[in-house]
Amino acid sequence: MSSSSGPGDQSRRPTLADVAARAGVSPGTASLALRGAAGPSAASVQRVRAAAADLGYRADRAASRLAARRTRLLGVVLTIRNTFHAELAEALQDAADDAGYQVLLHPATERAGESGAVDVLLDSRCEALLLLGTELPADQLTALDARTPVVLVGRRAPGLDVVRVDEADGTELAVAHLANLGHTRLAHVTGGSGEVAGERREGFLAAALRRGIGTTVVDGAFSEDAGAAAAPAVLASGASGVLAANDRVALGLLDALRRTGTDVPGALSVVGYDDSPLARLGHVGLTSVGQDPPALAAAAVRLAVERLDGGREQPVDVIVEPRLRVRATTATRDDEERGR
Amino acid sequence: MSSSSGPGDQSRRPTLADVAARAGVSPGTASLALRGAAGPSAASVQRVRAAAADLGYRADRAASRLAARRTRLLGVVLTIRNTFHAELAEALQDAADDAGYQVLLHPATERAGESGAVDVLLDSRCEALLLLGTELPADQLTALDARTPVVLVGRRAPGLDVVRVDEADGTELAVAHLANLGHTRLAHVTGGSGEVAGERREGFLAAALRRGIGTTVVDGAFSEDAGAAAAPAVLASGASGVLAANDRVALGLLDALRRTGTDVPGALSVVGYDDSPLARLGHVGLTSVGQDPPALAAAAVRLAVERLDGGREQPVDVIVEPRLRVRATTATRDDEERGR
DNA sequence: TCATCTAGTACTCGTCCGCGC
DNA sequence: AGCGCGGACGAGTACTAGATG
Repeated sequence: MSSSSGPGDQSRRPTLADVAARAGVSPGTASLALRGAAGPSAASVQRVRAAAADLGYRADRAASRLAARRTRLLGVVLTIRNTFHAELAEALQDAADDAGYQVLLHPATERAGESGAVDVLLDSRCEALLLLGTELPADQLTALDARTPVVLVGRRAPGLDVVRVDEADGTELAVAHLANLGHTRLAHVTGGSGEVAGERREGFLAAALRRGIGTTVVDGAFSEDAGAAAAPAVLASGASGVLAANDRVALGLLDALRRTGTDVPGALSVVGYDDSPLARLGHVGLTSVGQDPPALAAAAVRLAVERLDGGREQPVDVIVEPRLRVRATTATRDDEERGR
Repeated sequence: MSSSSGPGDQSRRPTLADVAARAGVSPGTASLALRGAAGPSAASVQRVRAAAADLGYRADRAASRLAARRTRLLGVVLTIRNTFHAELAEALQDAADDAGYQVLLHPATERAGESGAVDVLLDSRCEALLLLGTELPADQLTALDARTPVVLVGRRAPGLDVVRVDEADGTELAVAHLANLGHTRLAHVTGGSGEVAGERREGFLAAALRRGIGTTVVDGAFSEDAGAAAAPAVLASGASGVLAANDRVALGLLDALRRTGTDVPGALSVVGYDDSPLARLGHVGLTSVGQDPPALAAAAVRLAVERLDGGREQPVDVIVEPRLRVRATTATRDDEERGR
């Protein structure tokens, strides 16, 4: 371990002034040279760069932002245990980087909640806030947006910038996939009576109707148990393909089907929803409708930057296309009549 | 949306000077009052607080840290998709808060890697670095530690502060649990030939030996498929309890057992390892040995603070006790002879 | 005279410190 | 001693004026 002389041990950290002195230029020139900005001659840039390298100099980001009078910081509030948020966060990092911004992540914790995270981000002078799946009340969001641009990801709110995936597009994708595989009778296990579950059910029915596909809807809930409980009804429906309201429902369903000896995907194709890590498990290999984190992230950053640099005032609602991850639980319909 | 006048819209953001002027005190006094530091009279504190509230003033964290000559920032590098890291991060936030520090999270992304994250954290003048499951080479870690205190979580490196869970303790916990349930013959499905897998195997054997419990070791790998492949050997061993090398192995094993109609936990108790979200799935309910994120986080923060504020120089290796999450896959041994 | 380059100063926003009352 | 003020300071960036060719 080092024998440092105290917390931070900044006593010996080189500053811009040290670099400038060593290169024989003024701090202002050194600053420009290190940032690659126009002004300094090639010779100066050379000497400054060399001096910085010799000293191991790295600019203090906080000081830079303070002096620059803007931070180019995008604050992101996320539920960090949520793997979808995690993927989004990673994609946001890249998207922000491409736009010349940096991301500041702050999890909504049990203790401080979402508003605690927002406070930290605001106190860090983030120029915009990207809220992932926020549960903050609409009036708070509106008030927030009046001070600092807010972009919502995965949740709607009137008058605010939103990036999301349309449920109708997702169910359409799933039904189209099953239809292309030759299935002419489909079942849907719902996720209950909530808003999202309702949109998925309606989307499923509409997509099937457009194709003249016969449907059976089995009421359920967003849980494995509900999926398992729905198995008999699904089997009795005569459908050769099922869309589950989400991956958990699909997993419960698969589990129950396995117990009854139903061949998946031979006798029955199963599609999940959310493309959660569960779907990707080797022994599961669930075909699932998922969101597209890089696309969502790119759109979210774009909206924020438009407001910051482009001066846009009107809220925008961006709908990103979902994507279907085809894995092992779907296959072409067996030509044989399913005998059971 | 707001009709702000530009990026950041800092034109109208109140500063400490505004608060001080409104309260009729100097900025220095206002600063002390807002921080609750000793000095100002009760009356001054009142007026300053009121002025700050009126103006909606919130201190600029970056400016505060710059002026304070220390940041009290702990940098955390994590793999954000890793749910275990996510839990740790959340626990670290709380632990740091309790110690009067703030956490700055930065994911190791595909693009910039771990060292990119370290650079950002260092440029933000973090006073210590907490690396979760780092894969950085030992010499880089040592070099880093010479400038800024480094605490490793979940990975050992000579000469550095480390916080981790001992594999022997974890396997002991699992075997003790099964022994207490009356099991006298146990099987272990290994995770292959790696270091961690080896430690778990040895730990299992030692714990069983101490209790005079008969053992069977089935070679495997850290995958669902390996778990499924091990099922026949486990059944043939006559064991009434199994410890899988990790949850994925346990899941594959459970899957295969279900197909053979083996009753879990009636005929066979199964214990996993890692207490991953998989284990917690409703329809799985896997008993599993897990790490204790809050305990690891508390220890990691403690080590960092000891070096920063306590001046500790010698590296410390902290071993945190694992915890066993008992769920639905373990039960007392059936008194009947298992007939099959 | 006009680019090009550079130095110098003002400024960002708080905190620390010495000094007076 | 308790309280409060003014100013230096931290590490950079922006801007202006001037020097150079």
